[in-house]
Amino acid sequence: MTTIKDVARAANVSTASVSRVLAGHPSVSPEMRERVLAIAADLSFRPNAVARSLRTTGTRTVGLVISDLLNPFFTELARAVEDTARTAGYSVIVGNADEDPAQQDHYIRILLERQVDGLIVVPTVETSPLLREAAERGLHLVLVDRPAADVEAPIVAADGTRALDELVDHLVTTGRRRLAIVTGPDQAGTSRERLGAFRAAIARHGLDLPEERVRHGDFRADSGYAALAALRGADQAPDAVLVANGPMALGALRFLAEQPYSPAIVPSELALAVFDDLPWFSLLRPSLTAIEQPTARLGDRAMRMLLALIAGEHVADEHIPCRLVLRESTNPRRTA
Amino acid sequence: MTTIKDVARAANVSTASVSRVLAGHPSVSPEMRERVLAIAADLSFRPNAVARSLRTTGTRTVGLVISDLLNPFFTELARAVEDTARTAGYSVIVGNADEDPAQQDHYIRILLERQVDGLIVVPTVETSPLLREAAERGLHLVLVDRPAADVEAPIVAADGTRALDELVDHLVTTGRRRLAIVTGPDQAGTSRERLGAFRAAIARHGLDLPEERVRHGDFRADSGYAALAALRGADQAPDAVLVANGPMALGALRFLAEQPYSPAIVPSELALAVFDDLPWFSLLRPSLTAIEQPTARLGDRAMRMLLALIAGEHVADEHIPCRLVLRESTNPRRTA
DNA sequence: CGATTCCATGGAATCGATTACATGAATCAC
DNA sequence: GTGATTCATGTAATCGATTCCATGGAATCG
Repeated sequence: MTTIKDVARAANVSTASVSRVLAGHPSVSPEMRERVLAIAADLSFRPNAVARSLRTTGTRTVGLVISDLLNPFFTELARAVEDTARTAGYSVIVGNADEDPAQQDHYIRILLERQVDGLIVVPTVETSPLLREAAERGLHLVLVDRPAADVEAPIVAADGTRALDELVDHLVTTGRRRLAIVTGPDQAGTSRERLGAFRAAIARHGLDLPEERVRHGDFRADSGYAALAALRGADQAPDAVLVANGPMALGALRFLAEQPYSPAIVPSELALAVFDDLPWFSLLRPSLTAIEQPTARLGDRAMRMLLALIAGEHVADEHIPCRLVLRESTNPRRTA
Repeated sequence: MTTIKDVARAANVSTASVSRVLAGHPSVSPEMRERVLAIAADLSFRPNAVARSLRTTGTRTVGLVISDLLNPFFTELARAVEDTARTAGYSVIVGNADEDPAQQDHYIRILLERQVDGLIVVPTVETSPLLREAAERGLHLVLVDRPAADVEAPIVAADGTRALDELVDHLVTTGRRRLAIVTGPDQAGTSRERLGAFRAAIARHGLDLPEERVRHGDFRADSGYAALAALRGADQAPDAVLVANGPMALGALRFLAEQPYSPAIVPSELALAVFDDLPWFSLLRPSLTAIEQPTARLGDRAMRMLLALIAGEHVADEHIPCRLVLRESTNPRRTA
């Protein structure tokens, strides 16, 4: 590796001058600039970012800790974060916590040691101690999608209340009465919020949401399968189900696909809707009603918020509304 | 931030001793170890990885440059790389090149400056100059999925030849005669290989693959849509199509879904198969025949290969076979 | 024209860790 | 008991950049 010293020696100038030329400092003579640049190019010199970071404290790197890299929602989020980061001259180190607080802690530790300039975290269900500590120690931190208990940090999240209201309105006015939900773990912030909004919307129609029609999964596909099996097997099977995320919806659909005469179940016996829209939902028969989240915007806003924090500005929480996309899976039943 | 100096001062010892204790060096007295550890914990000291890396040259970080983060295939790959990396004590910086050689270059530059210990790259269609240069300069480099022109580096890729043979056999023996392919850009290594294998398999049955039944997309959804539209609109429309990756398949399916009486087209008029299997393919009606790639294994092997390179070992290319998964979309037509 | 300001440049300190080398004490062998 | 060896610890150099300060020459001013 050629260093700034090599360039300095070859150009017969001091390292200070080379550094100034490369940094675009105003007070360098044209000949100096030219000579140094020529030689740097000649030796194909690449500045060592590690050394630079040590001196300047600032790595132009942010960390992104995500709870499940295989969920397309988070992938899209990551992509948006990454895009905005690049535009601003930052790199992103991605950690996949896999819904495990211990792994989340592992990444937060690593990222702190790497001196990242800030952190964007989609917290796992249980808050990890290190996350709390990091927040208290003044690390620039932005939460996305889910709040974390006892962590003081701005958050960017989707707001599904309105879309949920619309969905419930639609279901009830088209004759559905026994609404059910497959949601995430009880402790998860998103679960609680979505469940609360869903329940409130139902109550507004004078209906209720009994416990046996609330199923808690773990946000993974298999738990969606199990939850739908349980709901369908119950005495008073629901006539409409909302599944709280994409992977669990995949599981639920698998269960339905295995049933005999499955095409008939949805939407006639059962209306189906999913919180989160995926590109292939419209290709299914019946196509799937979904609540579309502003995923890319979430990522973009989170990164911008982090940049603002790094710049020392003050930021406020942000909630971006979701949009209901009605498709065939919530069509009125044939037999009214 | 508390540094090793702070710990040393508080413990009344030298920084060298602190470093030795923390590194688990054998020759430190038990009291010393105990005292230093206690004080380090007390001040909640975290080593500065940037400083360490500067001294030791070695960042325990590898770069992963991927051509399209939104393609689930690459996401799964990334996840596998990341998993294996973490187990080995490495972090991964991910860059999304978005099929753009300029962006790929951007990331390679950044990653080199960050002094990554090695690089895993899914090359974009055109080779970028920096990639070639990096390889020549002795950077530890592993390619995945696609070869890159003029770049000397070991590669881990899926081998679809056998699965393609089986697919073509199946298509021809069930009466299909006018086979077609929607593949990637002409320059892309994967495209060429898959196209070659497909063509060879067809030739073995005494059939041919004329140019008008070879459509080149850009690996994105929209190009799949356009390609299928073109194929269907041709004079001699094909009776079987292979789409070379997931996103283009999504586009193709969108086109088909828009056609009147679309359920009838596949598989009776047209057999459809996709290179790459996605979880939702089995939920479609008709369900989609696919060639399943050993995605997670590819990522795992690539990372292990990189670790071997870093350790100074010698490595050889690796080709892992794919598996054909027959589903309804390639069923024999009703009317023989 | 002498004093002052400005500017280009170089010398050397610095960031926070690791580590080669030095040192002095303790242990060991004969 | 004396020289050799081992061991715990400290001193200081080092990694590669940035940046404060000093310096000398040129430009500017009254």
